[in-house]
Amino acid sequence: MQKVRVRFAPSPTGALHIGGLRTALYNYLLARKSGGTMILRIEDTDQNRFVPGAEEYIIESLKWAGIQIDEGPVRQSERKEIYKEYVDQLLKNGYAYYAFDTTEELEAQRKSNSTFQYDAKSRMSLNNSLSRPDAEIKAPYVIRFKVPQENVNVTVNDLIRGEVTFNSSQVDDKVLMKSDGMPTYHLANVVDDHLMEISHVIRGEEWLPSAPLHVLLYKYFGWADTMPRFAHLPLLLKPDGNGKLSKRDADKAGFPIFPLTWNDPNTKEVAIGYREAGYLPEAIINFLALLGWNPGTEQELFTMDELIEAFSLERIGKAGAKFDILKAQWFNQQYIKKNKEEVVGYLVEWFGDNAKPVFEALKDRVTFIKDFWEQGKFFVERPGVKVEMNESQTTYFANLSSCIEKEHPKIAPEFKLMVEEAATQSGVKSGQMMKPLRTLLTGSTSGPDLMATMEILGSNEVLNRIKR
RNA sequence: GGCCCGUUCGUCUAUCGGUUAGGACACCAGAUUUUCAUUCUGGUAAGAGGGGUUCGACUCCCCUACGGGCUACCA
Repeated sequence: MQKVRVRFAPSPTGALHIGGLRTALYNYLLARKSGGTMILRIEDTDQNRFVPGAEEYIIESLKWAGIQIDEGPVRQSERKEIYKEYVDQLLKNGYAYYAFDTTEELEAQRKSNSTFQYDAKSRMSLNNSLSRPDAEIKAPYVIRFKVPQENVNVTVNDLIRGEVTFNSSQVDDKVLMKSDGMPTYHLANVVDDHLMEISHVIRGEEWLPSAPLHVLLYKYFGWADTMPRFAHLPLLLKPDGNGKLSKRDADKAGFPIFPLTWNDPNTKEVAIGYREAGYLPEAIINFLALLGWNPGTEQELFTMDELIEAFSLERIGKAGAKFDILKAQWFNQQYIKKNKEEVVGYLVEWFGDNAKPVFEALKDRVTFIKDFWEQGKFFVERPGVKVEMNESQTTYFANLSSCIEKEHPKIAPEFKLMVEEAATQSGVKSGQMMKPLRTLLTGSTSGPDLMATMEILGSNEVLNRIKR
C-alpha cells in the first residue's frame, strides 16, 4: 500500500479560520492513524493578498491545537522556477497556450454573455497564441490550460462523496500561470501534490467544482496513475440561518472564529481567539472532530490519541454542519475538569497558593478559565459592599467572631461547627444567617460552598471581613 | 443563469431494507444541595414533499422543493 502523505495547505491571507483548523485536524488524524506524514504547505502565490505574520500565526495555531507538522513549511512563492518548468512541459505538448486578453476585455465578454467561459468554443475568437499563431509572444501574458477534449466525462473519485462526474466542456481554460510569473492555485497545487507524493488531498468542499480540472491536469502531465485520492470535506455553516460560517456571523453570535487572537495589520482590528477566550485546545479539537465526523460509537470525549485511533475518512458526513458554540462550551467544561493540573497552573497567577483549593471550589461552576477569576476574585479582593443588619444578626456575628477568634478553625467542618455554635448562642437558626454571612464574605448572594470558601479565606481573613 | 454537492429531533449525529428511529448538546420537570451552580432521574422533540422498486424503505432510483458551494491573472 502507498505510504500516506497529506498536506495542510493554507493561504497566508490572514488568520487561520476555525474551519481551516478542522481541515488541518482531519489531515493530521489520517496521517497519524496510518503512520504517514503531515506536511504544511504555504500557498502564497497571490502577492496582493499576502499578509505579514499570517504564516507565523498559522504555525502557532496548529501548535496550540496539538497538530504536529512533520515536513515544511514549504512556501510556493519560493518554487516559481519549478512551476515554470512544468508549465513549459504543458506548452510543449500542446496542452497550454499563451493568452493576451486584458482584464477589461474579459470583463466585457462576461458582461455581454452571462454564460461566457474561456474554453474550446470561445478560445479561437479571443486573443491568444492559438487564435493568432504568428503573433509574437511578449509580456504581459498568462498561460492557460487547453482543455483537450470536448464532451467527455471527467470523473472525480471522492472518498466522501463517491464518484462525481463532470462534463469536460464545463471545465474552462483556467489560467495556470499569471502575468507576474506566479502559478495559480490549480497549477501549483497539482505540481506540488505530485512532487511531494501526496497520497490524499483532504480539503474543503469549495474545491469540488475545480477537482475535474485537477484530474485533467494530472492526466496531461502524465501522472494519472499516481494521482492522490480526494476527500472533499463538508463546510462549517453559520449557527442560525444558512450559509458558510464567516467572521461576521461569529462576531454577531459572540464567539471567536480564530484559534488565537489576531491583530490584523491592515485594519488594525483585534479579533479574540479561542485560546484567549478561555477555551482549552483539547476541547476545541474534540468539538471540531465531531463536527462532520463521528466514531460510530456513543463516545463523546476523545483525547487526540483516541481520535487518531478511532478516525477514518469513511465516517465523515456529507452534509454541512452548523456551528453550535454551546456544544463547544460544554466540551470546555469537561476539559477544565479533566485537565486539573494544567488549569491549576493557570490559576496560580491569580490565586497563588490557593490555586488548587479555588479550582476544587469552582470547577463545577465554570465554563471558561476566566470564570475562575470572575467567580473567585473575592478570594483575593475584599468585597466593598455594605450590609444592613438587624439586631439578631449583629449579635450572631459578634458571637461568631469571638468563636473564631478563640478556636481559629482551619478546615471546613470546623467552620461549620463555629457557625452552628454561634447560632445556638444567639438564639437564631444558622440557616437564616448563611445569606448575610455569604454577602459579608464574598459580596455576592450566590457562589461556591460557604464552608469551603471560609477554609480558603482562612480564619484571620474571615474575621477581618466580618468585622468590617 | 450554468455546473456540482447536500437534506433524520432546535443543533451535532447513529441507522448501511425489517429498530418502540439510539446517543450527545440545548431545553423542560423532579430529586439532592443551608445559596446559585453541579450531580442524579425522567421528559418534550426528527426521516423536506411526491412518485416508483420491494412482502417491507429513513435507508435504493426518479422528480420537485429547499439549502449550500463554484462560476477571477483569490485561494
